[in-house]
Amino acid sequence: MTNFSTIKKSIVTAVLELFEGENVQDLIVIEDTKKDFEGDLTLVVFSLLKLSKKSPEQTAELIGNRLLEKQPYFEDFNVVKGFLNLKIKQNYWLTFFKSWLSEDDYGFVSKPTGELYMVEYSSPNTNKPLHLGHLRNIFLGDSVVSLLKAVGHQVVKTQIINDRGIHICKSMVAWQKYGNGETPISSNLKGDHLVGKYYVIFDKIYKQEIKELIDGGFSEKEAKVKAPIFLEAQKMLLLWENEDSKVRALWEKMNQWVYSGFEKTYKDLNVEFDHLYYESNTYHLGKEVVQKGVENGVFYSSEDSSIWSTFSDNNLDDKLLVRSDGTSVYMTQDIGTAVQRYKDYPNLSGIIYTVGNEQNHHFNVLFNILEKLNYSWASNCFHLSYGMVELPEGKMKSREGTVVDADELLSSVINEAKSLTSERGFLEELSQEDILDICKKIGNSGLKYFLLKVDPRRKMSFNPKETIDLSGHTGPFIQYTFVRIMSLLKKSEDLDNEFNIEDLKINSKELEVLKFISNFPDILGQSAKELSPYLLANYLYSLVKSYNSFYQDHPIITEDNYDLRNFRVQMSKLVSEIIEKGMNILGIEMPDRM
RNA sequence: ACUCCCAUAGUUCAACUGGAUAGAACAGUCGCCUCCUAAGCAACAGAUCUGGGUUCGAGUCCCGGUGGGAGUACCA
Repeated sequence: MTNFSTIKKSIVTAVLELFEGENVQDLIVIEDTKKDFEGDLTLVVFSLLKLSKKSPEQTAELIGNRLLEKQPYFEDFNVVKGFLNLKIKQNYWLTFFKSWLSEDDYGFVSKPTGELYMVEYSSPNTNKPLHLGHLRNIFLGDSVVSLLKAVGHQVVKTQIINDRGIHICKSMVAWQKYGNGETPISSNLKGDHLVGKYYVIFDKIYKQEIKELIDGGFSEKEAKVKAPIFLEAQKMLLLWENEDSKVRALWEKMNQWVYSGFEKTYKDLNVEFDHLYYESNTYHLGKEVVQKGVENGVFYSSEDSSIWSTFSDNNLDDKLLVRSDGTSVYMTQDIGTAVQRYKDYPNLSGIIYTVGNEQNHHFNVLFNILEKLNYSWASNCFHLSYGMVELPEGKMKSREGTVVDADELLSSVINEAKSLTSERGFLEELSQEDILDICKKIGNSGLKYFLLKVDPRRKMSFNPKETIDLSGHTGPFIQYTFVRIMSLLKKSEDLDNEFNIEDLKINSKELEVLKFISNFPDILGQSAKELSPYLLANYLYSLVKSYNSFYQDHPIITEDNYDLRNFRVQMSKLVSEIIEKGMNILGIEMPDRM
C-alpha cells in the first residue's frame, strides 16, 4: 500500500541508485519543506556533493529529474541552492487522507510490543500539601505513561510514598507540642494542609532556637544539631524505627490525614496509580540488602557502625547508607524499593523515575549502587529528570511558605474559566452541574497544558501574580477548536459523508492541514521515544493553528460543491479525533461545548 | 572550592538534534462578528549574553569570558 513513508523511501532509493559509496543512507536528510518555499518534501543535498562531484544545484537537478521520471508521486520540483524541493501530486495526498480515515486509531501502534514499563511519578512527602512543582511532575509522569501505551507498551503507574523519615517526625513533633489536638474536621482544613501547617511551625521554632543558641555563643553548625526541637524530632525517628506504639499511632493518624487530602487532589487532577509503594515498608528490605552488601564486601561498615558505599568513579564521594544510630536514609529505602519492584514484576523492561533534576546526583549514585550489587536490571533504570518550576523570586520553598499551592492554583484556574464562560454565555441553558463539569475540564486543561508544553528537561518559570492564560498557546485554545468542530459535526449529522477525490481540488490551507495530519504518527512515536510530551503538545497546537486558519477562510457545511463539502467535514472530523486522542495522552479531557 | 546544567523579542516558550529568511503566545499598535462558537482570524513592531574557532552552512559543536541555577549532608 502506498502511504506517506513510501514516498520518503522512494527518495532514498533514488539517491542510492544514483550514487555509490559507503553509508550513503546516513547522508540523506529529508525534511518537510519550509513554509516560504514551494514543495512538500525537501532533500538537503550538501552532504551528497562528495559523491556526485557536481555543484549543489546540479546534484539536486539530477535527483529531481530522476524522481520525476521514475516515480508517479511527484508533479514537480524546484532547486534552491542545495535544497531540492519536491511537490507531491494532490491526488496522492487525497489518497493518503482516505487511508487515514479508514484506520481505527490513526497514529497509534495497534500491535502490542509485549514490553512492560514501570513509571514512577508524584511520590510526595507526607508532611506537606502538593505544590506547583509536584504538578509538573505528576502531569509529566502521567502523560509519559499514556505515550508509552500509545506506542504499544504496557505500563504500571506507581509512586513511592515518602511516609517515614526525619521530615515526617518534624510535623509530628510540632503537632504534638502546639496542635492542641487539632484535626482536619475541627480546623476545617484539608488534611495535607493541616499537617503542612505544622511542618512550617516546626521550622519557625527551629530557626528561633538556632538563633538563641547562636546568641548564646554556639556556632551555627552546633546550633543546628543542638536545637531542642530538632533533638525531639531525632528522638522520635528513633522511636519510630523501634516501632514505639504511641509514635506509630500518631504517625498513622497524621499520615491518614495527608492521604485523604492527596486523594482529593489526585481526583481533581484526574490522575490515579496502579501500585503504591510505601517507604515505611521498603526501607526494611533496603536495610537487609545493605547488610548483605556489607557481608559480601560491597559496602563497608565504619567504627561508629554507620554503613557506607565507595565508588570507583572519582567524582562520587562515599555515600552513607545507614546512620550510626541504625536508622536508614533516603537512599536505603530507594535500594529496597527498586529490589521490591523487580520482585513484584520480574519482566519489567525498565523503570522510569520521574524526579526533579535536583536529584540527578542521587540517582547517579543509586544506579551505581545497584550496579555494584550486580542486579542485571540496574542498567534499565532511567531517571526522567525535569527542571524546577521557579517563581520570579526564585525557587519555591515549602518551609518558607513561598510555594504555589496545587489546590489553590487549580481552583483559581477553574474560577477563571467560570467567569469567562459566563461572560460568553454559550452554556446558559445547561444545568449548574454541567457547567461546572465543563469549567473543570477547561481549568484542568489550562493548567496541564501550561506545564506540559515546555521541554521537561528545562526549568520553567511561573509568576503567581499572573493568572494562567486561557487564550493563545494554551489548552483551552485547543479545546475551543475541538468544540467548534463538534458543533459542525452535529450540524452535519444528516449529511452523506462520501466524496470522490478524482475531481477534487483542494487549496493551500487544506493541504497544509493534511501535511500536519500526516505527521501525527511520527510525532507520537518521537514523543514516546524521548519521553517528551511537550513535542505532542506543541504539535497539537500547530495543527490547530493551521486548521483555524482554514476554518476562518472557507465554508465547511455551507460549501456548495458536494465532494468538497464532504471532504472538509471529514477532514475536520479527523482533526478533531487527533486533537481529542492527543490531548487525552496529555491527560486533558475535551468538553463538547464551551 | 569542586562537579553538573542553563543563557533566544519587554515577558513565557519553540526551532525536526548541524540546514534555507530563528517560529509562536502574552503584553503593545491596528483591522475583521446581519456569515458553521471572536477562548478565533489577519496585519505591524520586536530576539540568538560576549570573544574566538571548526565548515559549504552554527542558536545548535569546541575553547575562553560574563551572568544565573542545582548538587557535593549521619537532609529529603
